[in-house]
Amino acid sequence: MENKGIADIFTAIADILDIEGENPFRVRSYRNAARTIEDLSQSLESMIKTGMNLEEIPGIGKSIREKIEEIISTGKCHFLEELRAQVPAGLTELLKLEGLGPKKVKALQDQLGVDSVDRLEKAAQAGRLRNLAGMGSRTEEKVLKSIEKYRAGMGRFKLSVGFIYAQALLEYLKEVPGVRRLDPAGSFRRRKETIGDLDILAICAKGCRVMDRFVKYGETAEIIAKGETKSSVRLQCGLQVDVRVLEEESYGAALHYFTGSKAHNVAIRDRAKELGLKISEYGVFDSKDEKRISGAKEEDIFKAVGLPFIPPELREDRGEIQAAEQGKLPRLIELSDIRGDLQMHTTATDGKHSIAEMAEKVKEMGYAYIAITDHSKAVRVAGGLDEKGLARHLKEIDKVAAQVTGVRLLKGVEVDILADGSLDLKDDILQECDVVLAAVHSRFNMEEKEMTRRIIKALKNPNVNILAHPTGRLILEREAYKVNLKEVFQAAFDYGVVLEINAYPDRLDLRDVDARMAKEMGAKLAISTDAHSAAQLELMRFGVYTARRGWIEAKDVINTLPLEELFKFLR
DNA sequence: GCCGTTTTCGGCCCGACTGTTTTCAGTCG
Repeated sequence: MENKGIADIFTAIADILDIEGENPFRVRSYRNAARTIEDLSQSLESMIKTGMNLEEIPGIGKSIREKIEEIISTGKCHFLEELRAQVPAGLTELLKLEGLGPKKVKALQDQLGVDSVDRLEKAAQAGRLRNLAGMGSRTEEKVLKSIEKYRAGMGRFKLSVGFIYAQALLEYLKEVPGVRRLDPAGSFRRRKETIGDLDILAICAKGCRVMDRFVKYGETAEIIAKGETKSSVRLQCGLQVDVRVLEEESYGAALHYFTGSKAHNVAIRDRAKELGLKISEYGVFDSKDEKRISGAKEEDIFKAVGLPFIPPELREDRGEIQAAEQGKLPRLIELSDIRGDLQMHTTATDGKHSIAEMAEKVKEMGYAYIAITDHSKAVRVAGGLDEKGLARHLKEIDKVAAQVTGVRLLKGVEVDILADGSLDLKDDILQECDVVLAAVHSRFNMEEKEMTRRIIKALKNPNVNILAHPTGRLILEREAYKVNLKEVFQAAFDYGVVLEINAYPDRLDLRDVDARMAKEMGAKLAISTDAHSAAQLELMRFGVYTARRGWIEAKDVINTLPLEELFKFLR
């Protein structure tokens, strides 16, 4: 079974135990394990095969290791099946409804026999919820609304979508008289590939009407909560936005707190506790006399627990606190380190703009070089080039290059990796290229072994420089194909092939955690936009964010090199 | 259920808002 499936099993266990009123810390253990497993770069199955002790993974102890082993060897988890025998199948689904937690779900089942979303809807419509302790007619209204939203399938949003709404909202709130400072926090600030909601922090003058204005924002569909320090709305697109108003003296503590991640915060607070301190969103306090020590600046929080500043992108409790403690935090790559873009498409295949138009755009951006990398013939829908077509196209690139000053155009291609691992174009034409990207665009549903063999065979071709979007996933749309990344990264290292972090916001492929493993295995990376228009060349930042989340430094990335060094490297 | 250079037992982050309550439990982040 894939990691995702195993993580889902532990989430299901946690949900049922939660409803059953189990020790909340035991519940949390299962949830933590599920999260950890989803973040792994390697399948648990292959980890077991190579003899690794799963208990070395933080958050996985004896009990969960045994369950993983059972799931992998039998495909089932006995414990979950036992739990499911006690609890109606639809019950855990109710937890997904906003405003319903384990206690209410339990009461609904015990007292009204509600065990599914449909039955809950009927009970609420019939006005039967108000008979329960702690519930009233407002609860019924909220439940019906939650069901409607749930059915509409509102979930997470791509980071790039978050950027669009965040920018517009910040512009709007900035205009409110008395607003002194605004910062987005949360997973948006950590640049996570998807965001569940948008958190905005504010400092305001006394009497500022920021909350009144916020809930009147033009795209507000629903006001979820409105208070003096915290308000929440849902926008028409379904995105929830929270605004929090804070005092200047505690702003840093709040910024840290609301940036998260939750796991990072727990670890920081745990550490504070050991030092006799208490950290909350209001500041750093002495545990004994509750006296306030600091908290105006975000740095204060780290200083209080004896650590240097940790960049938001690293705050996932993936070892950043230990690294900070040992002075081993990476010097994360920045957008300004990028000197060129090594994947883009033109009108020769499925791009919107010509070679010259792409070149003009990157001149504005100040790049030293770009590679033009159109598709090969296997990608029919994109009008991929055959050998002859590519030969003509390479000449065209040379012609345009002769007319363009200030930026060097590299001749490239994104050649398809066919089902058997051979390449879609002959070697002699690939040799004409400065950069050859290889990529999978078909037959996604192979078995892991077959897919791994296919990709590694392609990497062995000495003409291949970069493996493009190595897992093929589309965020929120398509799962990655099954492939043993550890073996692929090893092959990439052995054959000197660079691994791409595709910056296109729907891809971000490699993922953050995968890029980190690639780096740790010694492989080099390239961050490329895969732009299909001139405007999309600006998407580079999303690739850089992903790289930063993967602990990547400028020296790990080949398109931070000056042109001459890049050439040397590619040869 | 996990974890440990104070611990192998006894901890496990902390506060705002809501709705239904007369002082708080539940949910959320």
